Amino acid sequence: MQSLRDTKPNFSGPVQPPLTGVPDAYLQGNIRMTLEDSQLWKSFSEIGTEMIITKPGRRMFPHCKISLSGLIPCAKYILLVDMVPEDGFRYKWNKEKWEVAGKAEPQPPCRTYLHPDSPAPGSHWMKQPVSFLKLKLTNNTLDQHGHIILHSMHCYHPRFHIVQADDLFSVRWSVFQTFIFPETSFTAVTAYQNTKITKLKIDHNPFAKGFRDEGTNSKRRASRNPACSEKKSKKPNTENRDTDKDSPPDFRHSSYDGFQEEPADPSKRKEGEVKEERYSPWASERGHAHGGRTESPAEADTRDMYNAEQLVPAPASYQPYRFHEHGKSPSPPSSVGSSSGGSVRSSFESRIHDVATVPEHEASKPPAEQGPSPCVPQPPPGHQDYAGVLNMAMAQTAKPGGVLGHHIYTPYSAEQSLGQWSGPGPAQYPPPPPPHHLPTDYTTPAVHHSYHHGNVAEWSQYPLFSYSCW
DNA sequence: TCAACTCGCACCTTTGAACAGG
DNA sequence: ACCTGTTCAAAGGTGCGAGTTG
Repeated sequence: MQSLRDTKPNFSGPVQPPLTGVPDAYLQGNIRMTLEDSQLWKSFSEIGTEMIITKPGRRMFPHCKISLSGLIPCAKYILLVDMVPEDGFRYKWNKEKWEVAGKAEPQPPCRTYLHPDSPAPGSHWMKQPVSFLKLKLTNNTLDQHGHIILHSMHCYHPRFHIVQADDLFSVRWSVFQTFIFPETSFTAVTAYQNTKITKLKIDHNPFAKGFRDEGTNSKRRASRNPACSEKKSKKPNTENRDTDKDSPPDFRHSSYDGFQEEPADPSKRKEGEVKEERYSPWASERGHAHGGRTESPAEADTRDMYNAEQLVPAPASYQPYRFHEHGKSPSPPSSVGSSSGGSVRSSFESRIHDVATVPEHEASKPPAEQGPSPCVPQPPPGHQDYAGVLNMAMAQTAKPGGVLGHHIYTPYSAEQSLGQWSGPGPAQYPPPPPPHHLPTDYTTPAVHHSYHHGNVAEWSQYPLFSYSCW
């Protein structure tokens, strides 16, 4: 495994040759990110995690909570999260499983959620688990609250970025590292499709306590079981509802703990699976776009969709990561309970001790998870990589003046203290169609192009910020 | 016709202000 | 005056189920 670290100038100006290998000792620090409540996440992932998205915004559950180590105590860091499309498909729930229902819809305005504590010294981030409890997902492309906008029936996975920077302005030129936890992939939905997921949510989410079987809400329950199961023909799996016991005892009540920010419990955390990435979008681009893609036509389409706007040179080095990504995908819902889930888990755990490296195991991961799954559609390898994502981002940056989302600065500099990088400003996320201020946004970054940072180990255009704008 | 989506509801937890006591 | 603990109401998060939309 290698440490994937990247310094990226969030600049999408003219492509420049990547500075290969210039390892930066400073950057070589072993930053480690651990997903809290990984067992809970896994239990959802094995079934096929679904996250409700609503117009006003809905929190995630399980929510993203991570632990960090290896940071420089006195150095300031900014922690961000964004959602990356898992693939280029739209799904539909049919007969107890997810099926591809066509190509993905055009990406909604991409936003990055900035942890409210950012920027904060490494000591702050390391002293206790960092929760993204307040992060909300929405399907409202006109959202003015800075929530992360997703498409329903599409599969995504959160991506965590740790950036060493004193403030948002320096982020662009800062070193950042990205971590991905395969078990956090999910399908965005406006209503739960898989009753097993519903049950898991109810069992673990304290806010849904009233829906628990053992709950006191007999009234609601009484009316719900009979009618519900019949009416919703698409949710025949009502058995789970009553068999409260299907959830593993381990996490039966762990959710609440999660809310409490309980002390890190090793048993609940997962480190190894963490994939640290060094984004070299160029590489990815290239590797992807030109790399052997043997995927289905549909897949190709997807990629084209993302690649269409920009093709950039890149070191081939990145490619492997993408494959890793692929392998890492959570087990498909369809494979619930299948052995694949277990294998995935074990493989990650084997790497628990080396977070700073790229999970090679991913590559070796059995492609078995392919069943139609929201998060892991049949497609196989190479398919799950982030090429699409990166491409998309790149594409954005490629736009005239291209670059990153700069409005992020607005909120920041303004009254808002980085709370939601993505978006608060009404003006920042204007209706998708006619992005009036886009020009402004794009030009801003262009100003700082080129050399951002001296200790760049690799020149990367990873468009982290481009995600915050569209 | 039907899948996807929206909305209002009841139930629940969380949060923070107000207050009392040491 | 300050700190701590308790109480309570408001705010907000849930999934459900009926209705709406395309």
